[in-house]
Amino acid sequence: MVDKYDPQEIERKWQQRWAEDGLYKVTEDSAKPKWYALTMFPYTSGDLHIGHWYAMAPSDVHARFKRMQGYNVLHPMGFDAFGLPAENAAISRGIHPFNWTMQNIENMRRQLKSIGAIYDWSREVFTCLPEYYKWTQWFFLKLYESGLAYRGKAPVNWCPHCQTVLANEQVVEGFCERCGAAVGRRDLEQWFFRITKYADELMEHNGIDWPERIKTMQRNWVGKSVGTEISFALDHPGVDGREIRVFTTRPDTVFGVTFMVLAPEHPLVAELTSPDKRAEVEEYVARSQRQTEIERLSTEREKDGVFIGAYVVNRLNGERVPIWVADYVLLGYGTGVVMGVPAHDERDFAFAKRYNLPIRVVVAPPGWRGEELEEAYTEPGTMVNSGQFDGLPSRQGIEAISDFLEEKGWGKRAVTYRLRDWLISRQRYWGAPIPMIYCPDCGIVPVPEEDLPVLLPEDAEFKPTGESPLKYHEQFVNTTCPRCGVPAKRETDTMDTFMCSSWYFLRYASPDCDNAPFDAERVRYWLPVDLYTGGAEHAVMHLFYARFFIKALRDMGLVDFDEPFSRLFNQGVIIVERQKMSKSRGNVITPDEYVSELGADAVRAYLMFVAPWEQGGEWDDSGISGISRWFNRVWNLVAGGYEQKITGLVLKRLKGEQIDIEQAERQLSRLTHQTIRKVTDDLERLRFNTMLAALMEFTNYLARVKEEGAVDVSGWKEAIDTLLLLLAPTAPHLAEELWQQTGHSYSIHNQSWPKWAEELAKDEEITLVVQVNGKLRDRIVVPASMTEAEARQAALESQRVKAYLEGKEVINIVYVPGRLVNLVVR
RNA sequence: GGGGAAGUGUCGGAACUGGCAGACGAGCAUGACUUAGGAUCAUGUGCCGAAAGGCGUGGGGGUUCAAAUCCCCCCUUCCCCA
Repeated sequence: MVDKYDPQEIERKWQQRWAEDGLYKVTEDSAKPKWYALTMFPYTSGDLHIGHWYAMAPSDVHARFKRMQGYNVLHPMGFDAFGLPAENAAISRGIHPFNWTMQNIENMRRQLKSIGAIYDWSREVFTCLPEYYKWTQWFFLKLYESGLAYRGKAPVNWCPHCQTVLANEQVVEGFCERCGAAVGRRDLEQWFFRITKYADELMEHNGIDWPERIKTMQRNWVGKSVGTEISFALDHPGVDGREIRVFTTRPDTVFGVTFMVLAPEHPLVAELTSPDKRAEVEEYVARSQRQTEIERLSTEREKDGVFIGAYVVNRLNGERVPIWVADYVLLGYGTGVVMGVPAHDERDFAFAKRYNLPIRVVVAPPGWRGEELEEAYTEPGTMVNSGQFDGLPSRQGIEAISDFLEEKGWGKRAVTYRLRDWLISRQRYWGAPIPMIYCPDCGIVPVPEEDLPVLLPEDAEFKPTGESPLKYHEQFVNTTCPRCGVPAKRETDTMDTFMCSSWYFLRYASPDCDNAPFDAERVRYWLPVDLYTGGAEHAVMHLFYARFFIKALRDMGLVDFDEPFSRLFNQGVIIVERQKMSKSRGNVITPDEYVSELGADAVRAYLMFVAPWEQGGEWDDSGISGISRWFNRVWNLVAGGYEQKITGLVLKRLKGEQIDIEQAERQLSRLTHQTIRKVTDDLERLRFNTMLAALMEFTNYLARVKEEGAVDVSGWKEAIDTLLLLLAPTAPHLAEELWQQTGHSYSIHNQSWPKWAEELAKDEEITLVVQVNGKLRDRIVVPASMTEAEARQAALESQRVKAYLEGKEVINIVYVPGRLVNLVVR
């Protein structure tokens, strides 16, 4: 008897061999079509859990499949290595972010290697190394030169106790995570990327195969609305402006305006508030600054606000309209002012009800007789109470009023976006320093390219408050102006880590390039990414920023494609005990123990088997043994050998049954080819679970054949070779071992993917289903070549069916070729 | 509140373009072998029924010769957005 299947042994052996031979080393090869398969690189959190495997194992299987199909496959791996947790570790445990990160990478790389993937480790990329962030900084300079980077004011979360800026995730229900103080807002000068310049193009996903869901989310993120900007007359002592401009998509409702709402941050609030309202308004504004945007916009919460004691005039009807301040209006959207039309907007309706403001119907619902509305009517209707526009359908009213406003110079058609420019400044240490210098004479001066990288100082001092050490690092901050040479100060903000991940996929093409971020030639060979896979949580931010980045680079002439990722696929989430895995819940499953016990091959296969990849599923210990058993069966099937030498057409007696050898061989060959077809098709479509089911069925069939000893050794060999080749992407170690044991030469992973012959895969016999009035009554095995007339005949002659036809008249016969006959009787 | 996805045995799931519901696996049950193992093999396993047969894909209605699949209404869960 041969040895037992010992995954630990063979996985160690082959991983070592593959590494020694550089089996998965990738070079550009113009003789082969290229395939760039990319899995989102992990953040250096410290441990690889089963969720990471769920992202990486199936994508590796697909990449291996493409490789066997003859593609030159690039399937790289690296680490997203900048970010806040490293800094928190520095503060709480006194370990430097660099060391913390590198230790985590060591551990994660070891775990990643146990997957047995085809990663070419010589192309590994870490975003936190100077060789990498030098180019992140270089891109910043290019964006600055192109006018896509600029400085502007933006609010940050500010903890008054720690005297520091907090990231959104450090603010827990309005309070500082560290000290518990109430978090306020504070305006800071910060750096932005002008992503809004590409708003329209980013809404389009031309020529790329992405899930509809993600495309919709990105379009909503851009949030384009087409409407009209309307001017309301302002006459206020001490205020220079003579108007307040409001953006609306519903100019047809302008006669229904009964109040005006300013965002609490709006500069006019302070100027317009009357003395008797000042205290109340100031308190309200202060309170609203402690709320997050999500809270402010929640429809659950009651809308509240304060009248500021000032008015504007609605030019269309000359009415005086009171101005309120309310936090359901955001400064960043539109003009930061909303015209309150309670009759035709739900939020305005709720607001008006609460403060007893008039609700005037100007778009009549069908059949409206002047009664009061129970709720806001937001649908189109007929215009009323709108002066000269009365009687118009409101859709036409939108155009008519817009025309009228433009004619009078009281407004103009406009487009606004929900999308705001990308704020990339972070008041943090552990990120790529923004390469800018502030000179007292020259102003803002970019660091010259040849001075890059601007290195993060190693001897940083981490304060318990979380304040950035860069601000107090004299050697870092103090420099000279590259233009005029006088003493100057460096920018101390670092870049958002999404900046690092916006171009890492370019770096993999030529990670060793040291005179440019990438080698243009090699990028032209590999990019764009053919298949990008990762979690749907990156549907907007990362994927959106990366697309912006590529479009900006394209316009600079640095790349020659429009979209970075040709096909996108989002895998689902692995849950444990019906909950998402998380450190705080303490339900994180680490693959290591399963790998050492059952083998990486089994873990890979099990993750793919539980559910369709896009769906995700529950990690359940008991299920994985099914995969282990299957691998054991494969092992016993193959490693046990097969010796039958059968020639010619003979009948073999086994268990008293006669087996027609020729037929058995034909059937085996048919199933072999059908399995190739099924597995290939499933892999193309990333349907790993059904692929495995097909392979299991094939295995079970082979076990029966072996027991019966019903085929010749040559037929058997073809079937076994095929099984191993089809199994190679999923269980690379097991397949390699058995490939060697069956006398083939190393390596199975350099073999071609098997091809099926349609002729051999064709069924000889089919099961014809016979229905009477749509109910299943009989199944008859018939030759696949049967004609319609023969099938009808066979159906009518079936003994079981005849009983149901007794005394009935057949009025119709439906025939579905190769499937069924339905007899319709009365 | 808006948008999206989903709901199928005890469990994970399968079912091409409307055509045999429950593939494959887990679990469970019975048996075999035994160098006792979380091993391997065999058989069974949607529900009701002794059987014939009937019922059955969240609930209700519809279209169709035929619906898990298409349409309408409702319920539930999850995700995203506001």
